Amino acid sequence: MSKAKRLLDILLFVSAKKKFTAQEISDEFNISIRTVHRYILDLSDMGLPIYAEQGRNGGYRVLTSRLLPPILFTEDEAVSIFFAFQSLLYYRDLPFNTEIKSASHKLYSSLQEEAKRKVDQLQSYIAFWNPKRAIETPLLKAVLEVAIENKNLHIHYESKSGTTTKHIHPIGVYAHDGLWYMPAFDFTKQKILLFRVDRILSIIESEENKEIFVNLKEWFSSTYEHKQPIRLHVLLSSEGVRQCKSDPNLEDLVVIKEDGTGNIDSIIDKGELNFISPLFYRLGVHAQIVEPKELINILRQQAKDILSLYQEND
Amino acid sequence: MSKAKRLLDILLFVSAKKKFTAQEISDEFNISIRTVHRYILDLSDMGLPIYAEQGRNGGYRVLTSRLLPPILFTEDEAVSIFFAFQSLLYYRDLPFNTEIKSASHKLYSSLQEEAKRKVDQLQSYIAFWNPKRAIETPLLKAVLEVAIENKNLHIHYESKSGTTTKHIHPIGVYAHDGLWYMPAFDFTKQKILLFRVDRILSIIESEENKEIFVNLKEWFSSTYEHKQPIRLHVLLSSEGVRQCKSDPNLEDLVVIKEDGTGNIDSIIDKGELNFISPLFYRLGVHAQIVEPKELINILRQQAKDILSLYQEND
DNA sequence: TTTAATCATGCCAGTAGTTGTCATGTTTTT
DNA sequence: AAAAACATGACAACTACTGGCATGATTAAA
Repeated sequence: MSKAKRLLDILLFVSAKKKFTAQEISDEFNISIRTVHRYILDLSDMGLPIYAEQGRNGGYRVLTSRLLPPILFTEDEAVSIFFAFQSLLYYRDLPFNTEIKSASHKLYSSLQEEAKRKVDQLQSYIAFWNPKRAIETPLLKAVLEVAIENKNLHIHYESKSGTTTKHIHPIGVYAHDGLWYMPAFDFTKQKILLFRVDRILSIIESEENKEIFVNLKEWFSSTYEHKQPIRLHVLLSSEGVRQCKSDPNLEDLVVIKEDGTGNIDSIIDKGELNFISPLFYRLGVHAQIVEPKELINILRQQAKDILSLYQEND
Repeated sequence: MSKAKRLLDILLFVSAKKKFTAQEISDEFNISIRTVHRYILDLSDMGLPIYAEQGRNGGYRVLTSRLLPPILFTEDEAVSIFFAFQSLLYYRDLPFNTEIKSASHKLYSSLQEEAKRKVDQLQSYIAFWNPKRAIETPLLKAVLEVAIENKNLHIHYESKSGTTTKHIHPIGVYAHDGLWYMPAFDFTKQKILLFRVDRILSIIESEENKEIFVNLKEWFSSTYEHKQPIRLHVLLSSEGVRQCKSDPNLEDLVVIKEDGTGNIDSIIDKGELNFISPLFYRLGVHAQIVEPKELINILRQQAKDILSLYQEND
């Protein structure tokens, strides 16, 4: 076997093992101890952060976490990785910030000048715009780790009504519109609630969980099932059509007529009403709601509140 | 110089050159032609897609695009790259889809079983939720490339008023809320307009541009300057405070008093009024607008429209 | 058709690199 | 003091690499 291949095998072996003696490597790979010492010198020259502890019970230690075998990326693949990193730039906190930085640095420094310029250019021609939050989410990584380890948590949480303590089992973590959310099973209320990770003040890890809960994907799909189906029937002007087409909740429901106007006639969940009512408020005369009455009442009540609030300012 | 290092140099040299003869390499690196042939055999064995063209004017050709020197990633760095890729999953179209897939595959296949499980787990515990659009954006990559090459474009665009033809210079491309947008200088209107990339029906590349326009970052910041400053003064209940704190446009403006209530008193751009009015509509009695009158009028007018639209349904 | 420019492959001897063994030190723990 | 580990040097045996030469095959140009 060639020296290069053997060195690679040893590199992977020792970076996984972290602590070892020359004798162990000698036995594992059937090479003399003298050669092991020579090899370790080579690895160290190649940049592997390895150091020796002298004396009895001594040995070698490797500092980095486990290494992958060397990978040959094409320039385009490297650019695509930078592109992906770019999409994360607009989050204030991320679970893998330090790793992203070091991976980024390794990639960038092995690019040729020309490719470096390409990457720099990419970053000035493309952006992932998110409202960049000033809100800190310091517990994000901790919470994600607990979720992956399937453990339960006691948290201090800042809710509408003040600070409360909760005993929960996290389902997962997701980002939406620049904020991090965590659906979790609340043992007191015996159901899954949605928490904002930045509002978690402190966590105490508790016991590991034996029960099996839904995972994040299942939770997503179940959340979007219709629990209280209700008929939504709306007539739209052509401007109303255009705006509804830009709304993720409604775009698939709009039926367009030949003259450009359109309508929505579909079954939606009652819980969505509060979510879509601001849109119909904004649309005003461009959307004539036929059903449900509940939605009309929400709009009317809100309109009355506004008018009474501002009538004396006239 | 060791064989491994020389092979690596040659690998980088030929993957950049794409077509070459054994003689060229022999001259470049001062090695015999016989050895060049042996080296190329080695590179081919290592998986480099290289093939020979026989006969006079023949030579070697390399198929992949330019390669980077081999990179040693730690397991955590690899995980962070997968994490970044995860954040792109919710876009229907991306400029680097094929490269992302191949990079992903290279990384995944060199992970150990344990790390593979970790990556799989990560994907079931974390998500970047975006309204997953059904809207195709087939011209995204083409448009981005034109922007990077600093060229002008003629486009067919589907706007409010129907299909139009425009002569533009793209500034850049950005994603927001699952859709792709392109600010571009419109030569007819002599100003920068914002286009939705999915509404571009076709493009014709035209001449390269000599003039220098703003870049994407500059455009972003200039767009958020105050062009028509106006005073926004609002009194908030504690619930009003809570909700404003969740709005990216307002969170930094809210001043909280000791009793939990608060207020906003700040200078904003007049153009933002239409954007923030739905929030104050939703807040209803939790937000008492003191200034500007324009905002109050928007709210009152809208409320009246709604009431008159639905009064007969009572 | 011939010739020149290529790749492809085998052989061999000389050179360069790698390995194992032995020897000698040093450091640290028992 | 002994044992267990790293550290390093010398040297001979072994292995791998290299260049040169020869031969063949394929293709394009003269």
